[in-house]
Amino acid sequence: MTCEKHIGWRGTLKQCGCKMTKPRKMVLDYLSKTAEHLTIDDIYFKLRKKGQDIGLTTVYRTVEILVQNGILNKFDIGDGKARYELAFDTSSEDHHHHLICCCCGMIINYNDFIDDEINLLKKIENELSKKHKFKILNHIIQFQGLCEKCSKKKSDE
Amino acid sequence: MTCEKHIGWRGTLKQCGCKMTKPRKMVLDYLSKTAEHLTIDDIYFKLRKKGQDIGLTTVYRTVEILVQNGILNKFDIGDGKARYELAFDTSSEDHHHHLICCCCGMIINYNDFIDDEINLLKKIENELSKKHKFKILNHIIQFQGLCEKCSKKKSDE
DNA sequence: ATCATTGCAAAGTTTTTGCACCTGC
DNA sequence: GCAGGTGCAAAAACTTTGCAATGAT
Repeated sequence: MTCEKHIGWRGTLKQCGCKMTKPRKMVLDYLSKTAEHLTIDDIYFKLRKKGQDIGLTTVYRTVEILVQNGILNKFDIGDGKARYELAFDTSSEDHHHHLICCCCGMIINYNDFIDDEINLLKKIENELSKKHKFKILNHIIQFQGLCEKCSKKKSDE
Repeated sequence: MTCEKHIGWRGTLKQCGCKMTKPRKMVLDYLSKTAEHLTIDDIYFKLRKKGQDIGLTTVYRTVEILVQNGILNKFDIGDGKARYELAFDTSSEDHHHHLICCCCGMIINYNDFIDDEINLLKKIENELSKKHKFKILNHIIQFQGLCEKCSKKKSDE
């Protein structure tokens, strides 16, 4: 991967006025190859395991830059740890939302009805940005509930 | 307020098999009277200021019970602190979602297009719960962006 | 050469746990 | 009376900050 490679859909890191360093390359490289919903710890330990030397602080700082530039999305599934995933344009095939199991924390990505959803969201965004003079940059949609396993577990009790 | 009073829409605390104690009354009483998006600290200090004696740990534990029973919604606006608000049935007038300013953290409630939204959500919920055998209990919709003040501040720079 | 970036250690926050005491039912 | 609830203190978990050394352009 070169420094110029697009990470996510909003641009390169260079465009953000950032230097491309070894640690940043490691983080970007890893993130661009995974579809998971990673915590800072996930990223840090994954890289260490691969033998790549990086400090925890640097992971925090690199990820923060990527969020500020719209390259990563930050969200919380309810366990108090920040999670990150590549941001995709709403028109992209990869754009999706999450089903989250309240019980075990499992995350399912879905992109059914994305077209209907996008239409409604556009309508809402238009209206709300006028009404509240609010510049909308991103949206988060989460469904919370129980996955199959946890449902069974609960009914067995 | 009596112990039996409905807090939110899903029932009473007694129905959850919990004892109604003084600290729990304080928390419930406060929450049922406010429409804010409170952190644990907010609740704790607000009660202390009113002269009501309660421990921080108890606030954590009480709020957790209320979340587990669908009486409170828990969410994160991106600052790493859990926030809580009364949960409302999707058919309720008070059901709403949030516009969140990434810059100053301000939250605007909105309930425009709730009817369109509910229709789409029902469709999605139906489909997804079949497809993924997932029991959907709640949903979170957040728009992230810049409020009027922060937009101005940024363009002045 | 310069200024951004790194990574350690230390500190700051938020949340959870252990445990002796207390309280609603 | 007794199971469940409380609150303190301590610990754990997550994140940020200070600073000297390093590295990219």
